[in-house]
Amino acid sequence: MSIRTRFAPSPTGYFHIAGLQKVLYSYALAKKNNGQYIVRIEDTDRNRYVEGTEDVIFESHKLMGIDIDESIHDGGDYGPYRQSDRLDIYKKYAQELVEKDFAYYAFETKEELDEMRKSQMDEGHRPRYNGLYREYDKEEAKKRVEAGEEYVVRLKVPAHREIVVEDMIMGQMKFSTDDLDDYILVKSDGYPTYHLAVVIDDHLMKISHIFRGVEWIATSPIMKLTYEFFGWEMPQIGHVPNILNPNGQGKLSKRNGSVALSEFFEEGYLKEAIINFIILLGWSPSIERVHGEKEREIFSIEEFVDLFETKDLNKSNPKFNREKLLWFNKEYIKNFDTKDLADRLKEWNSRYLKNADIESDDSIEVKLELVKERSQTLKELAESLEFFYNAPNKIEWNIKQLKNVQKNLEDMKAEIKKLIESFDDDSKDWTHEKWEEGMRAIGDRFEAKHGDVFMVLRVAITGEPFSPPLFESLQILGKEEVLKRLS
RNA sequence: GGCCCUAUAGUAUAACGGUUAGUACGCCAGGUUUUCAUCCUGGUAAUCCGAGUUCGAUUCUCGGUAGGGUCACCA
Repeated sequence: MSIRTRFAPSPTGYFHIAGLQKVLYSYALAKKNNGQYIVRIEDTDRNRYVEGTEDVIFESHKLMGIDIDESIHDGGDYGPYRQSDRLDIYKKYAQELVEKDFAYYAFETKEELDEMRKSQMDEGHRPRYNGLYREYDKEEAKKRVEAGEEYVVRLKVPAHREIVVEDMIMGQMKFSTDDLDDYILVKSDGYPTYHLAVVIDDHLMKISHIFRGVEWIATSPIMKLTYEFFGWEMPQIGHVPNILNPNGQGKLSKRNGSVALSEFFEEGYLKEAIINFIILLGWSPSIERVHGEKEREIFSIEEFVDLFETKDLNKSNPKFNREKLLWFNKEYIKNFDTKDLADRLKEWNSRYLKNADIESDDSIEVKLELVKERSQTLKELAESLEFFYNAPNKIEWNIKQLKNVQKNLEDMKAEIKKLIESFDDDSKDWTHEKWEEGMRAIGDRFEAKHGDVFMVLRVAITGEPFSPPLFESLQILGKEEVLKRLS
């Protein structure tokens, strides 16, 4: 039997980075086994539906470089891949459950249920469905339904039964049906709830393995029961731990910085770094480790797919560590082939920054060579390139790095200018030796350290007390521009 | 509160029941470097608590404690 996994998001807004983890695990399991990875749109809640956000899901996959085998856009033999297009299917199967007496029609209104819960809580009990229509006459119920009365369909959960769920990640979990309510399967608006739709869809789409968040654990016995009632084999299921806020308080949320994938892209993170970071938050590959030696932690998505095993997934909830993500990003930027990095930067620039200088720069690679080791994100990369294109507009000279040469500032600048004027017009012919010699001489003349002389030059050129290697930067800028900035 | 899950440095994690409890991020210090960064070296810091099983427990069992999840006509 072939491995088929799926990601089943609701189009309710942005793409949460925690969702990416499920995508990656699902994708890896399928691809490792030459199976299919499917995306199904779960839009049965019309209240939460947000127009246009289906696109976000596919856009995110594209930006992450993850190919989808079957979906509303990619075709496939088991469609439709959007739940709102499958309503008649759910209706048919819901009826089947009612006829087999595994489910029943119920007619209480939301208000009545609220009232019931309230009085139960007032008496100190846990709110629970009272089973009012559980044993209601079937023919009578049918009549009311046919008469057009509003109804819901509820699952008839058997009493006193132990339900055992075998979880790929959590292992064996046991539940009692006595802790379960008669869950609603079909809402009064005719739409199925998640509990009905997932089971039908996963079965019909021949899904073999499911990854979903741990928040679903409590309802996993409902899923098990529903499969049993239909007489279908339940797919393997794995509940993946929630990524928590850095302080460990609750699920990763907006209040603690970016969570939307789009924000990470905008901030200049590379897809490789994001993937690498996310997969390691809860997964640790079975690879050979030598005591005391560095362990491998840089993995491409291909290597991840190759190494992925569900047994290596962790059970506890990790906290989101932004410093480590940043470190991964820095590593990738530093080690990227300069040509590829140039492509990435230009792509990013055209998407977010829209800086015309970067856009039109045909010799950006030489510059990147100088700055790529000192940037953590594409955004920083772009910023550190800025001085190549534009002279600093306002320079702060009164800084601690220049405190030893404050009184001679103007004279030193004039001397440096003279030195450069003596150089070849073509900056390609400038040499380190000439620079060293000339700058040292100036330092001696003013009884300053030659490092201070360089600092004067650096600040004049870049406006900052730090910069990429100076000689190379000056060569790129050219004689004319350098002299201009010293004036 | 009921039910379910989890528990190794600040964080992410490694460790056939036997290791000086490893690695990375972070942090600190030193070295290289004209600056910043890179790079190199060193340091800091952990088995939640209590019983039990065992010659021996981070590892197995039980009980606490703490954290997470869930108790909707939301997914």
